Amino acid sequence: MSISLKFPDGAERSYEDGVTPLAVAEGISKSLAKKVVAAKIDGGWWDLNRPIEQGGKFELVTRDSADGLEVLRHDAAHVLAQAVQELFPGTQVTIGPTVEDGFYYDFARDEPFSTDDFEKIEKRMKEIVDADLPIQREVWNREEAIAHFNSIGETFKAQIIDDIIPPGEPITVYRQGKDWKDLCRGPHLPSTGRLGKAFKLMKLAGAYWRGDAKNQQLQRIYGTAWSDEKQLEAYLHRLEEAEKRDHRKLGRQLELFHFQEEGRGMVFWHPKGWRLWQVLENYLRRRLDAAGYQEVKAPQILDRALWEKSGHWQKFHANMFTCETVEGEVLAVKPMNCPGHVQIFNQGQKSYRDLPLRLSEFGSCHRYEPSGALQGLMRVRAFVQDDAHIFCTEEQLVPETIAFCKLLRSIYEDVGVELHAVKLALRPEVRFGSDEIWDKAERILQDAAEAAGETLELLPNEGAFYGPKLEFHLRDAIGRTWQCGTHQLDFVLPERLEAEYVGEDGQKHRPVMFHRAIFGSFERFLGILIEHYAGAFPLWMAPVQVVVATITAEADAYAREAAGALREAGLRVELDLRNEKVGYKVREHSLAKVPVIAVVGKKEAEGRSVALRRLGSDAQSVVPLDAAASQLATEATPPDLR
RNA sequence: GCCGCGGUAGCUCAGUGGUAGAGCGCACCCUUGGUAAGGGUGAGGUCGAGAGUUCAAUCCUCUCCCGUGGCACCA
Repeated sequence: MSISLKFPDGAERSYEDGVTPLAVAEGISKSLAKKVVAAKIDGGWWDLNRPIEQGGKFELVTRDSADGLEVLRHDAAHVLAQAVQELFPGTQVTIGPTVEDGFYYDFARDEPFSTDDFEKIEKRMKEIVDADLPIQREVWNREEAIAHFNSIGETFKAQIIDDIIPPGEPITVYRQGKDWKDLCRGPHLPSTGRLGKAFKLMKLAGAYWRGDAKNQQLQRIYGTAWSDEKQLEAYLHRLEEAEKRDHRKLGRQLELFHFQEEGRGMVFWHPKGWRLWQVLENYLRRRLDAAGYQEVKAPQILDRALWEKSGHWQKFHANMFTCETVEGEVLAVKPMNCPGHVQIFNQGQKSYRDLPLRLSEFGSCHRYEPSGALQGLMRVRAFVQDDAHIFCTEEQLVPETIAFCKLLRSIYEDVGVELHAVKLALRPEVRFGSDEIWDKAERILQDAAEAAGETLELLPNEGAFYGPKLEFHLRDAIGRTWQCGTHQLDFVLPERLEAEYVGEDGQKHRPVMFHRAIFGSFERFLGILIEHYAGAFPLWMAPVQVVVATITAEADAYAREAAGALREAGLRVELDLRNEKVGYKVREHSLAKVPVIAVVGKKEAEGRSVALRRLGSDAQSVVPLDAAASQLATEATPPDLR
């Protein structure tokens, strides 16, 4: 019997039955055999040393490919687990998957690990690689496997077979060396030596078994692994560079904001940071005005009764800031703006002619976030949402969603950020509204977003209690993703808060409501922007756009005049008349990421010009003052006004 | 909230069982210098808070607070 393998280049070759992918690779070239880590047959993984059972589309996966890295990282996780179990007897293994740029393994052990243990563990891992232990795939009987893992005290593994692997699916166990075994779907390398040593343990964290805080907390060790040392070095270097753009660091360096103990999770915005905020708020306000929104302002504190009616009290009151008055009223600082906007909608009578009605608010919200959740500007307790609620008819749901997606994309393009992913969060376990309503809401939102051209990633169980939501995710400097924009469809709150309009038929109808935000929160969005630009904002956003710096005191009077002319042209200008050398001033303002330095000395004063120097370039261009003012003002025009 | 790691001058960080240092910044003086750091002098610290061990604690132990990396949570 022979089998026929179809290669990616279209070639088809036949092999003897039982040939291994490794043998196939060796038949092609020595160097390929060295680089290969696994194979794929008809898209399914196949171990290198596993005899091929049937022909099909065949692909050899090399260690430097994306798929190959997955295999290496998965093997690194196994080698980590073996090392840990050898060094710390009694430790139970649980799961060890790959993640972006690396892998982790969750261990159950009474004693805590410390990052001081990493050196020892890495050393043992390298010994396991040097030993080049053979890795063998074995298929086990389900009941025997459960009994085996229970008998050796690996109760988590037994539980995985029992609860997670669907009946009928083969139970595969990989034997690494003589005695060490792990339940695993594979694929794995033929031996540990092929892994190489381009890995490093990175961090230690607690993690709950099966992601549930009610379960036992395990100890998770994260690592990174690459195909060679050079890639590992490059990755570590990238991380270091990314840390330099941490918005918390830049916030201090650029004097944008600060935090202090007395206001955990609350931002003190400094003049430059607040200027940046204002620039973006003004920009966004113009865009919303143009898109048919009407801005409102609702009270900051409202009676508990309203939050009970909306349903927020039941679900979130532990996370709300509340107070009781001397007269015994219980009030809550608003954690979100929707009930307020519905009250505005409910005033007077609304007609179908008023719909869609888009009420927007730069709404200041407060939420008591768990202490461990706080993260610089990204997760705070006091924040401002660029919130809006769109009240509309069912027929308007699709066009409003399309309009929103377009508006969001246009705004993200203007401010220069790149969407990382668009996700659709579906019904959570605890929710209001019938299943029929949820079926309808999810279907409409998905269809509408797809009609808007969005490609969606589905997130089961992650919707709001009142409806499904589209989430627009951005990435920070070190690659973490954050939900910024959101577009949520809600059939529930209009009902609970009794919103109504009079239809064409003269009868009262219930509007449907969208909750939507483009930045999400100003705090988080500014955090993302700071990291995205590493503090070097485009001219229209920069808190200080131009610094006029003198060379000698002789030029002071002219420098004042020049700064005045630039301000007159609408630019944000600072004047630096200090008794310092021009090189010192250039260095300082460059580090402060000021986009334009206008140097003036005796020559410029006489010629009524300025010597412009752009951030990131050491070239200078001497331009007449009035030309510089009009040219820079044009350049500094926000994108929507150009 | 949970697990790991950390907290020394405004910032970045070094250091020690005998109560502390650097660079930058800041203040003052000299210097007016043409595009990424001119020179000098000086001020500035209950070494996160509290308790314990010790003749003696910034250093060792415990508790708490805060930060940080994850997990859980996120209307």
